[in-house]
Amino acid sequence: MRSRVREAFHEVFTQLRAEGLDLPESVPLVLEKPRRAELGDLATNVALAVAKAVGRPPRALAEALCGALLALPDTPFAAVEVAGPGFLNLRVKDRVVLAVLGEVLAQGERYGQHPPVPGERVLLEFVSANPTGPLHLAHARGAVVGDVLARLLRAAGLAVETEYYVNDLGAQVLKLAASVRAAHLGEPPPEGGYGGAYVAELAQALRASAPALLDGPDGPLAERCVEEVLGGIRRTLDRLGIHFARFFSERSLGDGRLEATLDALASGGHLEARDGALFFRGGDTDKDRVLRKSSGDLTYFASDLAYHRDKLARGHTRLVDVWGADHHGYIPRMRAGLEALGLPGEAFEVLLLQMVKLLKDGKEVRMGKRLGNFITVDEVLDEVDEATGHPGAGRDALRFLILARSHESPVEFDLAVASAQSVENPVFYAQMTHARMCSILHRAEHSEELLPAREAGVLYVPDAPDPVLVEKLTLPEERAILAACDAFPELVREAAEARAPHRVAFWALEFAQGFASYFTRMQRVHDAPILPQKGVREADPGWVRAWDWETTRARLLWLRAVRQVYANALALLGVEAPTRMTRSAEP
RNA sequence: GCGCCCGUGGCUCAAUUGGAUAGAGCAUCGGACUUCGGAUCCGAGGGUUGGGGGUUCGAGUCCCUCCGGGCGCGCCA
Repeated sequence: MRSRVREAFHEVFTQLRAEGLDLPESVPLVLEKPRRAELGDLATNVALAVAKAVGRPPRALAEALCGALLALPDTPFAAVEVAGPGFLNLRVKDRVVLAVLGEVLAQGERYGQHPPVPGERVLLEFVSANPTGPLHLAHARGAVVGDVLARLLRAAGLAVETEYYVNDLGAQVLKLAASVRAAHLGEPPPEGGYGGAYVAELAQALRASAPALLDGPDGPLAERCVEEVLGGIRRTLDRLGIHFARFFSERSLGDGRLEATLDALASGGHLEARDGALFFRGGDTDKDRVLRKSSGDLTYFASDLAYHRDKLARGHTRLVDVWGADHHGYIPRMRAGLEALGLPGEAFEVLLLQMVKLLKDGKEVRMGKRLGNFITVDEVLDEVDEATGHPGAGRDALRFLILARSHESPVEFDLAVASAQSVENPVFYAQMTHARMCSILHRAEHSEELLPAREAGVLYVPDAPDPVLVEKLTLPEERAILAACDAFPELVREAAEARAPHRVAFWALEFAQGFASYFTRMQRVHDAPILPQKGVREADPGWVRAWDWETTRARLLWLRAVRQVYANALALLGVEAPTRMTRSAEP
């Protein structure tokens, strides 16, 4: 529908240009849903947006557009009205709205995906948690937001690669090795070391598999520890449904790329030796930062800069990083560094994530590095899986509840809500909606009581829309839900551009709610259930002949399309779209 | 002290990047239903978008200022 409407506008734009109207080259045509359904199917503010450039009052411009749109030889509009200061309310012809059905069914799982955008190559880096311990809840947010952003950008047609940057170098990693060694010897962890249960487990595992490492030098032990911890992290990510294209080793930059980065900065005059250390000159944008400590070790900033330089050298045109909000001060530093290297600093962008709080039994579980009581992602997943009795429930709950918030807003993860098998739980509600859709289609195709109708050949789900059936879809609710389906591809593109994965979750919830509402109205208000129900069948022995099967087939077709779009949205969120909900044991 | 982010009905959050009368969900109140998947559906009340000033046809959104909160400002990562 929207593509047809856009076409019509562009025809009118060229027409008006030919008549001498000074319209800009590209006109921003924003199509939105009108506040109230009675106003029409779509609304736009183009007249207001371009009035200044054209040099005509918005209202007059809107009138001109209105007339021209309706006068088009094959106009898709049934009505166009000017409202307020110059808004256009558009009512689209039935057949154009209903064409959405055909588009959805023809494209199936690809509905909502955009054609490739040439030129852009995105490198999305996220999680990148130090391989010194298991992932905890704060990491999960970055993991989920990053993963869905990757799916979104791909759906929007961008080439995306995902990377996890592994800090397998430096003091932290050596501390891990020292901590494991201490645990092996039954000693307390060293100053600033790690003391979680996983350290003891790691020590024990190594005792069995590679005892020589525990008594050997730090280097090989550290390497092995990182390998083991990273293995655990990858298993956790796997449980979350997240798979990286690459785990990029910080240490691998030691093959010359690190030194080359420093040389490039030096030859550009951006370095300064002072107090036995090597500083990067921040210039106007940032204060001076240390690259090489007086101890001779390189800082994290040095290798991170080399890493980001490498990303660009590999041909990526856009670098998107997902960071915790506490790292925001780091952004100007990185950008200044890239620019000093002669690289485009504006290619680098960062999504900052706010905190995640964990609620257990209604109380906040305080977590902190100093407290050493981080709840791991695995523990959260286990708890929800166990409480619900469904493996995978934890993954879906964690993903959905994280995505049901803007990333720049703090989120609370309530174990009770996440585990609830009721509509109080947004995840459950979202998934049950899909199961309901499936259930009706399943009843139509398999239920015992409708067998006579199927045998008579009147009850089946058509494969493709045909004009006779489509005419049967006359309820405003059916039209409104199709309009929501029609908006989905644009939602994908806008959410991708805004780097706002949460919009997909909001869209899904609103869609689910609209479906529940309209669905109930179809039976209660319109007295128009899709399938003949018990009362009808019992009251009239000839119900198979009396029932309006064309309308039923039309609605089943409609439902198939609606379910397809909804399933595509859930797929984008990485949440399962179950065909049925297994009842829990409660009475 | 300097810098960044945030402040939206009682609560939790949106708001298509400057567009119409700021929207949902909980909660409260009223009504309907109790058969296609689970307390569902319809409606009502509730707001000076922290305060003030400015920019323009138009501001929750941009600028200034004050108040309140979070974070950062290390030869840590």
